[in-house]
Amino acid sequence: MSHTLGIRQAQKQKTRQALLDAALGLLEDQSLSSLGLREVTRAVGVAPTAFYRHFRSTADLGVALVEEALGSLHPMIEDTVSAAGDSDERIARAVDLIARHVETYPAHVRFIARERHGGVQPVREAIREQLARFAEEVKLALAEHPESKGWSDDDLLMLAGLYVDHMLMAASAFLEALEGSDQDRQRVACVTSRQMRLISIGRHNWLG
Amino acid sequence: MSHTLGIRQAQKQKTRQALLDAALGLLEDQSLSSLGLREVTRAVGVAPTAFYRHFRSTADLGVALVEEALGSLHPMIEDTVSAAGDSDERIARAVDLIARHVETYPAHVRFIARERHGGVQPVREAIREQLARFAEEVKLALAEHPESKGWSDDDLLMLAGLYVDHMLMAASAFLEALEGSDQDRQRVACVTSRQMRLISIGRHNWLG
DNA sequence: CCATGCAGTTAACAACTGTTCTCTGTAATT
DNA sequence: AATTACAGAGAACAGTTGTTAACTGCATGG
Repeated sequence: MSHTLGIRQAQKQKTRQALLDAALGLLEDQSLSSLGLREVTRAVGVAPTAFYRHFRSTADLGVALVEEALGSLHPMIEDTVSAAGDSDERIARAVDLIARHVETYPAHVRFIARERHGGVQPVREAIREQLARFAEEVKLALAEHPESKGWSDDDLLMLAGLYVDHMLMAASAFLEALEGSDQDRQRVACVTSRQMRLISIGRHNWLG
Repeated sequence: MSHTLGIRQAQKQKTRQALLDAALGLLEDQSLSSLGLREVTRAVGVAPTAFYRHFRSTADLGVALVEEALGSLHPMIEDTVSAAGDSDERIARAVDLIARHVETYPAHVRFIARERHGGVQPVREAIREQLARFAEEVKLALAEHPESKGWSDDDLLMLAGLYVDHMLMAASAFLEALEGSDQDRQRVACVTSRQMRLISIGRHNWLG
């Protein structure tokens, strides 16, 4: 039960991570379905056959990338939607968090936006599953709000889905604006905030 | 000024269309960035070199597909959003139109959803441009509504963008449900309707 | 301390890719 | 009727791809 990985396993995970990183880099201007196994190993500097020690195929690598890109995002989602303050404060906080995340992990965001409807079925399914988990978590957090009095579980999930979809839209918009001017990014933030505010207003008047 | 194309030009456009159709079929389970020129010509039954008579590259073909998939959609958008009736009627009509369109042109819808954030820059740009035109048209139609009294041009465009994005989301959801049961499709229709209603409610209380 | 396991290497395979050049048949032009 | 333009065919190019097999070196467990 040694929790310190042996030299052997450590080296393995290191090259595995190198393969993931290289793939993420190469996916900046192509889709996963055109990513070649040799292309990845060449970028890392290992033999093509070494790839099979870590992944069955590039699709398999894609699924692993989904985990890496979305798996660590749950706590952030959680405390964004369940934060204190009124709606406008929460929206401002959420938009800022999204913008910051896109700046920090642009390749991850690009990968998810690109492969969500991409040409590799297992990867699409993995993303769909993770986003469904997000929606479920957002639903639970929303249920804690006093504004959710009288809302059915189904309606809450519908609203949560709307939020999740829009979060991704906003992330993609920020990504497009990443290579633009500061003004571009600020305009995206402004539009996104107003759109979320409109949804929020719709929420408050849902059963009014 | 003969408006009847000569035999020569007619034959050319016929093979051109065959290339486009074959490509659209092949793109059912891959992305444009992995679509090979030879793959397309093989599916049509012409020599690989014939491809160059019609397109510079597969990216160029992709741009042509964007025109085909979105270019003919403007009138439908127009009369959906500017139709008579109250909000709920308009929403029901819009959702039904989207569902019907996805059933009629599933490959087109899949292509747009896939390549909107795909790996081929010129195609992404072409889609972005068309969607921006949609948003502008929706904005103009919304401005005609009496509910838009007091709305700024900027806010109307923000709302129009929200509608367009959500229309695409809905189309993609319908597409996923296409191979599912009737019940799946009906559930997508139901959720989409409620989400659009929520946005509509947000609209009516925007400056309240 | 030795035997085993296994990450990574090397070499080779048939198949595939985009692109260039040359050629052919025929519709369109003069 | 003769000439031109041009869609498409055919062959060849160097380079790429995924996958298999047999190998090497070294960390690990007995």
